[in-house]
Amino acid sequence: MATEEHQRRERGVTAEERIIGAAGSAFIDLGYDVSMAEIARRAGMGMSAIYRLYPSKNDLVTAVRLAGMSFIADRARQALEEEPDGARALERFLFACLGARAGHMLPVLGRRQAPTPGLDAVREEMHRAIDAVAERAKADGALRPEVTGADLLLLLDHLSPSLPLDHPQALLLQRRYARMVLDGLRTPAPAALPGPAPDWNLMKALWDGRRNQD
Amino acid sequence: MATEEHQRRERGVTAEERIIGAAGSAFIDLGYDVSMAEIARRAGMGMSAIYRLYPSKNDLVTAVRLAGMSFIADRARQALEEEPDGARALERFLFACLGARAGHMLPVLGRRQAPTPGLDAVREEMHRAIDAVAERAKADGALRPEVTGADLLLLLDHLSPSLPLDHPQALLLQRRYARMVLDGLRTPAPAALPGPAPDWNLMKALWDGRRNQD
Amino acid sequence: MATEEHQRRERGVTAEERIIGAAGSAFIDLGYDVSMAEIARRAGMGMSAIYRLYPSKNDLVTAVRLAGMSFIADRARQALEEEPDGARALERFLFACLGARAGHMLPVLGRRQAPTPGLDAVREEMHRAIDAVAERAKADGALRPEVTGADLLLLLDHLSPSLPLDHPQALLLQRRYARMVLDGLRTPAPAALPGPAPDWNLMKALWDGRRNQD
Amino acid sequence: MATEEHQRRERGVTAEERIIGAAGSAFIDLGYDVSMAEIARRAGMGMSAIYRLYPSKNDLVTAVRLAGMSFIADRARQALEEEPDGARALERFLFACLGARAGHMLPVLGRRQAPTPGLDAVREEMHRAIDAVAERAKADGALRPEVTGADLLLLLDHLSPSLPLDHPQALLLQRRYARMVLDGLRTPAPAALPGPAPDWNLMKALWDGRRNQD
DNA sequence: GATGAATGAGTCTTCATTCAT
DNA sequence: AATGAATGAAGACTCATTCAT
Repeated sequence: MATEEHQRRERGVTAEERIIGAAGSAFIDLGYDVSMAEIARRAGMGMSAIYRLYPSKNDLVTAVRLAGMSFIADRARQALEEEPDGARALERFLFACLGARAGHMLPVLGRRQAPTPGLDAVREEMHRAIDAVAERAKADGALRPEVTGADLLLLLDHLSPSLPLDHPQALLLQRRYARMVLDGLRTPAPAALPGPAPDWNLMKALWDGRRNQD
Repeated sequence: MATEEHQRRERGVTAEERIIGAAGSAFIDLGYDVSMAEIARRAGMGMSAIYRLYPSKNDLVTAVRLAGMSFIADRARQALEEEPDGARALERFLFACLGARAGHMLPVLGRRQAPTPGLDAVREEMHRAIDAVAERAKADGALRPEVTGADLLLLLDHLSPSLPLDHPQALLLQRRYARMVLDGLRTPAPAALPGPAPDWNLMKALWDGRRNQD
Repeated sequence: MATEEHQRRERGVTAEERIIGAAGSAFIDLGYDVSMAEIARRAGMGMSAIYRLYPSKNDLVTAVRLAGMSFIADRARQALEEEPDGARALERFLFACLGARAGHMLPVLGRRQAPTPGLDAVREEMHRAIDAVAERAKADGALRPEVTGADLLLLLDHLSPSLPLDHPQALLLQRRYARMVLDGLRTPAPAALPGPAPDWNLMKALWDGRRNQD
Repeated sequence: MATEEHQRRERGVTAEERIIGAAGSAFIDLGYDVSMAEIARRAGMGMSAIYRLYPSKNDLVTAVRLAGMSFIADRARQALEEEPDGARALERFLFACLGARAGHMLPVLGRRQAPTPGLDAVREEMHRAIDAVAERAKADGALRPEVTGADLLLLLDHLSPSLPLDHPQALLLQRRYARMVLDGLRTPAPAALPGPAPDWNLMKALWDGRRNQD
């Protein structure tokens, strides 16, 4: 503990935070198939230091997703607290998440992974927070009634670019498409939405497929 | 020629078509890092049979992208020919492309790759065809004036799910989000779009980055 | 036979000769690990045409060695016939063989191979011819008595450069060392060395060629 | 440092030395196209242990050549230090190098390779050392004036047998030809040839070894 | 008889994971 | 607790050899 204290003072973050941060940015920059060596390099430590905290690469991926879900839940709660208007809360939530991904902090989505007890708990928390944002937005007429919280998360996933983000204009493009989608979500709907609304159980089914990583 | 005829009758497709189809579906299902062995398995032939037609995996990826761009251009031209109304032509084009991706034929987007002469030619063709769709849609008031053809392609990319498509409801979700976006694109725009409109040169810059496949 | 006649008239050589020639030059240029495809390319025919005459690559190597031994025996006999003086016959024999190797016709030496009945017969013939050259040279006082015919062949092997022969000065160097050796073999004493002396820059040029490994 | 000390005591050599030695002997025995697996087997370690020190096979070849050039330069300097007579220094240098090759330490020559900064430096050093041997030998009348240092190295290459060295008489043959060449190089005249004369049976034994092609 | 396509074993190389220090 | 070295299991790619035409 003295060691952790010392380290926290020296670098300002714990080893866990350094690892999760390094892994997250590496996953976004180079895909889920980055080598553990590259992650260790970014974290500024040896690979084995990572392996003691996360016994396998899969465990590390799980931890990163978990941190990402926590991040999303935090942003949803924060948006609700600080923005009384439903439309503005929704907007703030979406842009905060997109910006975080741009800032290499949110490689949560887009890959299936076997379900995990720890992961389920955080997922529930995230679901509740996003649902709250959706409800407030609907109450204020900023969201079509048939749009669900799961919809919001899937849209967030769709808005996360598959193209790398290091081009200077990539961020502006992301905001551009977020705006288009927000326009499409607004209450006076020009056309009825096809298909049934997704709920969180469908989300779980989509994510917890057979395959693990690749 | 007799040989080719016979083979086409027997299996219904040429070896090239079988390979491109197998590689395309494998890329969509499992990502660009599928093994050549898996692609060969799906194509029903040995790996070396693929290697004589496409000397490296990169060449195969290029060929698949090229086929995908051709496919997109064809759908754009077809939509214009068969749908006189701009709004319906746009809709038909988008849904045709999304459906093809669902049908494992369109892993065109999402990965950078070094530019290639052959690829550039097909890309130009695709650009012209999509621009024509965009112009017709604008003329008919079905598209905001500030939306470009490059916008349409990037949106198509965003709508292509990073989650695998083998869940029965995944297709319905995709149509659901396509509808949301189409609503957002319609002329009487509720809010101004942020950021500059992308043109095809920006697209090339995003795609032709330094990294090839990683 | 009509076919062979026709082919001989058309190209001037039989298929066997084309194959042996192509394989020999390929072995000298690129080593014994050239691909059969390259040999077929040089022979101007498909690989399977080679495989019917020589059922395995090993058989082809054996045939090339056999042709090389025949060539050496011919040169020894020819030297004896045309040069009555033992010293000049020896010289002519050595230089003829070295020149043939330079002309990509003699990759006989330098690799082990399982013994073969056909090969043994030709080998005997070659042995006799070289021994005759050695005896004539000794009789004329141009060779130390303790030097054998086997010595001559091994020296020929040693004089065959492991460095590729495509540098313009490589041939001159070869004659230079042949002369040094002949001086060492002569009963009384030396003569002037032919060819320019190499310097380190030439050495670099010889070593730093295009090819890396094989 | 304690670690290195320990390992040196335990196995007598560092990992680098084990690898270079194993690779050198493998290159001499089986050619430059030995598999990395065979080299690893000889070095008594896994292939990946080699790959971290030498990231590619080419790098390993370069390192072996570099070690060989260092070895030659050392022998040249040593010969000059310990043998005041030019004739004996030259002889000692040549025989030391030939013996080292017999001892599987000198696969320096005979294959082209792309130039490398590190390699060039060691090459220069070797050049200077060999030139010094040549000059001393000329000053003592043991070398024709027109013979250069580069001549000596090329002769060393020619004397290095393309036939594998594992036959018990191969070493004696090598000394036999070295003596012939030294006789040819000497200003006045010959000396007696060492070693027994080979006969055709020995030749067969040399050629008909176990291996076929590679 | 001759060709081009196809195959399976083998080679170099990488990487998640473990072990000695 | 932390590191650097080591390993074994893949993966991309090649090539001698065979088969259908």
